[in-house]
Amino acid sequence: MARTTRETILTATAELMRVKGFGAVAMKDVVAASGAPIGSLYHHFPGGKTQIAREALVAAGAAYGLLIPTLMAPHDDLGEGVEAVFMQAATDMAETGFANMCPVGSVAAEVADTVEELREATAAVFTDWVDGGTAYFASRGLGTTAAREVTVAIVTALEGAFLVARTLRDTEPLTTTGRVLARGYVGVPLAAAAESAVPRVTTSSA
Amino acid sequence: MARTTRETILTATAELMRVKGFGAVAMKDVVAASGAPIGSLYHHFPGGKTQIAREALVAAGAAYGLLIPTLMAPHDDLGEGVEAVFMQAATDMAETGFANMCPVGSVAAEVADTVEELREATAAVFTDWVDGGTAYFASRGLGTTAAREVTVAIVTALEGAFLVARTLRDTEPLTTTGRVLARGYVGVPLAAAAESAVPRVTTSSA
DNA sequence: GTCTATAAGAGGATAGAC
DNA sequence: GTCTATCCTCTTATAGAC
Repeated sequence: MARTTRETILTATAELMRVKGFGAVAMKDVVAASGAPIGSLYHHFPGGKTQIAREALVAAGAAYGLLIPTLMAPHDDLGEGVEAVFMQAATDMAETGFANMCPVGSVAAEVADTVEELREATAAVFTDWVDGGTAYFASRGLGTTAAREVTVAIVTALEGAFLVARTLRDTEPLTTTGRVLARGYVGVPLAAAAESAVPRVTTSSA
Repeated sequence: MARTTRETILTATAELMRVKGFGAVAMKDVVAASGAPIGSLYHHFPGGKTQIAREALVAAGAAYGLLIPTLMAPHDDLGEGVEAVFMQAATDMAETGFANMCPVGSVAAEVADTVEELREATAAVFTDWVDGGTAYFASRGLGTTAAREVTVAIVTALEGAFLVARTLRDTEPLTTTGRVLARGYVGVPLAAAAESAVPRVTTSSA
């Protein structure tokens, strides 16, 4: 894979963005990682760094969209399947030393309010993931509304759990989120709210 | 609030990071936003940009930790409370034009594999949120394990839903994730997996 | 403790030979 | 289509007067 110069540049950039995000990747890094000289980068991608990032995100996003259907396939209970998806994510993350798995989520967080072209690209990837998951769950008998809802929840919760797990270097956020998302908490009673239970603000007047 | 020069610098930096993240905020921006000259920044924070960001994140994180207990207080059913938290988040986000709400999550995504000092700072904030939420739910009658699990799930799902909502400029990820998280999906049956339902990879050979 | 001027380097992008 | 040399801007950080 990655035969042409173009493809080599894109896969090298996706890999760099997976680790360092968008802003922290320099064109110099792409030159070093891809082996292509700087002139070739601008020859193939006249839009510069932003265009390279955009195309790399779209290609990486398409590959990751297959993951949820693949992991759900062996299960015939939605709750079990959801939990299995998060468990697999936890295992993968621990095995790779809590490195980032996919560049889309972290780059999305970085560019949502700053680089409109890349916000649109990451938005398109999220939309494709939701549409693909919705079609998959619908094919397995869920109504369109339910299929879409569960897909949205899996995508958002997975992105958030990845972020917290990566930050804490701990799989608990993934395993726990998967379990809670599968089970839900409707009908669990809470005692009357106690004022004293609200934690105090720790002001940093150091 | 923010009387001293130190505090002015920290609040200005937190506000800048909320919008632009860490890397895209230049010291020049902090100078402009805080009114303090560059020399004062390095006088009060010898550790430079990273130290300023670290202290700003800790201070901002402490304030946001109060949000979950505050929003949960009126509810005596856990599922209802969870849904209310996400609904409130959706309302706030729409009212502010889908701007980022809190700098912690987006900066965490940016620095987790690159700036160890800030990874530790964001990890400490997440840990405080979970500990605070666990104590709160325990005070409302949940067992310690259940209290911790539901807090972890709320924090991770909320961060992920914020990210996707901000990227799509749409509240659906927040409202839907809240609803699904509250309800859960255990026991929902799935039909046999159909191979054809797996979406194809869209290669960007444009 | 406040502020200005400047150093030293890294950033993205381009021109133009081959 | 490949590759090198270079431009100009912007970055963080420091020195040192006040």
